[in-house]
Amino acid sequence: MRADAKKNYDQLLAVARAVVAEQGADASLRDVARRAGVGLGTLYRHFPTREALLEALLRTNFDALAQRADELERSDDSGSALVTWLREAVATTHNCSGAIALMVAAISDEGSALHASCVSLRAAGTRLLVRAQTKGAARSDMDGNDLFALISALAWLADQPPLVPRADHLFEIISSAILVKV
Amino acid sequence: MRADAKKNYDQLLAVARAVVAEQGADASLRDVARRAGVGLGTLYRHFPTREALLEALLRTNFDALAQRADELERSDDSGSALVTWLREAVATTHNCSGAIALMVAAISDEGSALHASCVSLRAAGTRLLVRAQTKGAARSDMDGNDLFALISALAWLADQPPLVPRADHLFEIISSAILVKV
DNA sequence: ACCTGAACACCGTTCAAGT
DNA sequence: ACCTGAACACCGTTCAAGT
Repeated sequence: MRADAKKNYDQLLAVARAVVAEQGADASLRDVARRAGVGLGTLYRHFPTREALLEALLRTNFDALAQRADELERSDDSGSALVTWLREAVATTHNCSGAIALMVAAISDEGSALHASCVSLRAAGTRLLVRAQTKGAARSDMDGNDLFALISALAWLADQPPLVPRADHLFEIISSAILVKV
Repeated sequence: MRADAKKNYDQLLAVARAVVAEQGADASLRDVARRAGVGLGTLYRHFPTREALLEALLRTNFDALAQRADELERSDDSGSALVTWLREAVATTHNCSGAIALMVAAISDEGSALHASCVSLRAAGTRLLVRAQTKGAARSDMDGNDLFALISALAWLADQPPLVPRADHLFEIISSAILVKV
């Protein structure tokens, strides 16, 4: 990558991080380019889709979550390891307001720039879920897809301003459903 | 209302019902006016906000849900009455794709045209929940707001195409959390 | 009273023209 | 190679002008 191109790329990413934190995942891309002092076409070549931009912004977080799952997989209590990871996954996913709907769409769209991240998120959760199920700590009638769906539902809830005060409590209710054996 | 005004109103409502069913709650209002053969300003005067239009479209459904709660309140099994109503509430709310986020926003916004409908939905659910709690069929650590949030989460899940096949199963998981006693 | 549609200020996306 | 910004086709919302 040419030096000027790299500079634009970095600048776009930094500005996008701020704008998305401010306005959510559906922020104006025009606004991002404007604030970055870059032509609109430049943004589109570096990030051909909104998903590509979000993927670049969120990759670090996804990687951290996968690594966190590895650590937690070695803990004694498989049930609370699962719930702990779940809580962190919801928090991470929630941190970019509005991104969760795109992520859900991406899991069944191999062409999406977010696809790989979603698959690895689901895989990390599946590992912890299966272990908890094997040890009898989690209900046996669900799989990684269900877990991914419940994470997305909780992240969505935490994204709705009127529900924010109840988000923790709703997490308790739903996670209790996972831990209860069938 | 003048006869021509009433005709426009009815025509707008009929077209909006079709367009919203097709494109979801964020459908183009311009498109609605166009297809209704009516000026854009006419749509805006009859329905000053998107919420007002949706409210007109959904009022019947909300009324039916409230009435259904009355019926179910007289059934023997307070727990399954609650779950049955919950299932119907999710289905009703889901039927207008994308409306659920607006409804959640409306519950804490008295100025919204959807506010009253949301409050009555919550009230209907609360009646069934409290009865089930009194009889020991539902967990005691939640209230009508939590129930409303869970309905909205389930409706949101059912709105995401990749999750549709799992929607029923996710309903079972979450409703089991409500019925389990604490 | 009621209706219309132009006007304004925004989008996302593409692509010819520049350096 | 890379960048720019005009161009196109859309929005939501308002409001002067018409009947």
